[in-house]
Amino acid sequence: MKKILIIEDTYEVRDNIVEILSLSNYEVDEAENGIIGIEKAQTSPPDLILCDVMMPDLDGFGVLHILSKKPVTANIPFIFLTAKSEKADFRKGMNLGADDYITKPFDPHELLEVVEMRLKKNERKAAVQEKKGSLGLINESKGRRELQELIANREVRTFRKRDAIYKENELPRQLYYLQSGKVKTFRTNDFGKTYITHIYNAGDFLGYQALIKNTPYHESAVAMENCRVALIPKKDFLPLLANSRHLSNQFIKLLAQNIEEHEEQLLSLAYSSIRKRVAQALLKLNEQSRNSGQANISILRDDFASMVGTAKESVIRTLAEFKTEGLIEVDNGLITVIDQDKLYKIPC
Amino acid sequence: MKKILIIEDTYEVRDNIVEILSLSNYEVDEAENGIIGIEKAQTSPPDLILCDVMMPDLDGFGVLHILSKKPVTANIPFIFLTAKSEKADFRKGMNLGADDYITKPFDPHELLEVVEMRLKKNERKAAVQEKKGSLGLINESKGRRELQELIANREVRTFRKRDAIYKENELPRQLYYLQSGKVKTFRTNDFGKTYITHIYNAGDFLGYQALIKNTPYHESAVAMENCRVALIPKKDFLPLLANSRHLSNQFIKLLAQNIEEHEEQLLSLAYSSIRKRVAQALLKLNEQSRNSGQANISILRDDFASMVGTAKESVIRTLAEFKTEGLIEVDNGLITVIDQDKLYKIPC
DNA sequence: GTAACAGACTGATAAAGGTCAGTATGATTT
DNA sequence: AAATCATACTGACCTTTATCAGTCTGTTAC
Repeated sequence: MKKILIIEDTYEVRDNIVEILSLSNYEVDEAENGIIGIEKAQTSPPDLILCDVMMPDLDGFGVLHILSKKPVTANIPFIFLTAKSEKADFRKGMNLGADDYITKPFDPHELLEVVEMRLKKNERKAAVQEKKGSLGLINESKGRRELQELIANREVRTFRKRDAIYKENELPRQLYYLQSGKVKTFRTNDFGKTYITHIYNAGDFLGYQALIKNTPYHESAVAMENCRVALIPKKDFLPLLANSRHLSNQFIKLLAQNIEEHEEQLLSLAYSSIRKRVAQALLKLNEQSRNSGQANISILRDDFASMVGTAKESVIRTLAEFKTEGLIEVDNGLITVIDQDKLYKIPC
Repeated sequence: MKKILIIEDTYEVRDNIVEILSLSNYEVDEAENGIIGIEKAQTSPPDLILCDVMMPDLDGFGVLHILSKKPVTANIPFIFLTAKSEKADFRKGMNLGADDYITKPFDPHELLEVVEMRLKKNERKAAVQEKKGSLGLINESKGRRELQELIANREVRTFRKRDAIYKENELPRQLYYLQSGKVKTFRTNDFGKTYITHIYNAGDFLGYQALIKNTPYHESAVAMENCRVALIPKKDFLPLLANSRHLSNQFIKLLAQNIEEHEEQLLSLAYSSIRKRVAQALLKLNEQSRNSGQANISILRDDFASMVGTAKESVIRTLAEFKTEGLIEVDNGLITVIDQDKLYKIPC
């Protein structure tokens, strides 16, 4: 039974669609806004998503943009619902990678046809990729399905701000899938200084590195805000990783991406001024905030310093500079990026 | 037909063994010292290695130590030949991971029996691992065989010191396997400063990262000395990687190891003094030199600085300090580490 | 309602290390 | 054989940034 997620803020429309799809024997999940939609998609990924374009706070484009960045949700067929058949909207959506477009009002028949077609097409796509078997293009649909099965029906644990999820030197017992919230992983040197190696957001996996190498953690993971985390036991994950080409390809890509990012950081840490590094960190944090539907950046100055690899005071001073230069605004500790472009262009 | 590599410096013994094994229908390869033995093992990996313990320059323990560090040669059954049945030698060899021990003189029968037994045992091991299928313990023998097949009979190209193997922004066309020599990969920032992300030695693969992600190189690779490099075309590597669990597991481990190292570097780059970073780099370089059978470190000060992420002058000054403190010796640019322990313990 | 605390921020100071300019020496080219 | 170049190394100077000490403000605990 295929599961379909509907993201739509007006109750009537949503209810109407639910009825149509339920009658046709689909399992239906609903969300009344973009943020909840993303959360539901990441917590229990559907086979297809129907999403309204115009919504308050986070619109449909934002939802698509965010979901297409996480491996678990990246390849779910995505169909936009739109009130008027605006050509510009249509293009924008399709360019973002939407699979189809339905204009309201629609008749039930039309809706069902489009949904069925997209589901079928996605299956065909998986079958074709199955044959091809070249990495990179390989079988993302099938890999995605395996990822989805991996995270389905797991024990979910909640962590509160500042709770440790795992600690350095512990042995890994499970893979973690972050359903909501924010987690930092960091290393500590002999003198107690800390460097944040990663900030994870909803939809990310964490702890796979030690699990794969079967060694103790070399880093600690701590919740930066309240989190919901699905636990995937080692004994479920490792055999699947070893036996599934699709899953291992997904993780190979994840690892390669990590290396890429770390090498970039190394270069920057070696030769960029603090000004530059703070600017880069701001851009990264801003991106991550927007990807969680937040307009401004909320981070402890201590954590910021550990990301940049410097002293807290230096970060604060640099932020003050940026503020007077009009690149950012700071309100009660919350940072809002004003001039992305200038931040990006900071030299040295 | 199984291939056996004999590493033994006295001609008579070597010739004797070659004859015995050839008559029993083994393909035999021979090396008259440790260095050549390593090179041959890495260039065309055998199914089993017979290695003398006492040899000039690089003894049998050294050979085993080095070969067990590279994925291609790590799981080849390794048998020591020793003149006297010294108990201490026996223990040392077995602790290093040798599979068996033969004391000279031996009779042909004994030799053949041991060789056959080890070959059989290794096949059984592969079969057992095949069933188990858990990552980490999985099927290293089979993965190794696939690695060996991957590098067998490839076009080999030679690069001279300072030749570029690939450059930033080029599209990857093949995987490189370094048969001999030393290669650095580095990134360059907008202001022309360079950070060395990796130094590769004989037995290492390079360029897999961009290949896996199917993106242009983000780094350049340049020969640090004359090199022999086997080329594995993309079209051979990628499908195999996508389809072989064993191979992809090998590369997953390689990638995870890389991340581990880079995160360590990030922490150090962020908070360690140049003194500390230079000391760490020295230890790393020393390790790599010893793994190639060289007693001292040969590296351009510019390259050293790019490894440490600092100015050349600062590196030189720090080296001068270490010299006066008796931690290293410098002779005509060549660095010899004297006091590993003190270097390791340098604070901050 | 007050005490204790955590977090953001500021000022003064010192040290680390980058930059520039230059010397010495051995290798390579002409 | 002279000229050019590459590389290792030194000295003087100045910028960046770490450190320490302290203020201010909002939050939490009792």
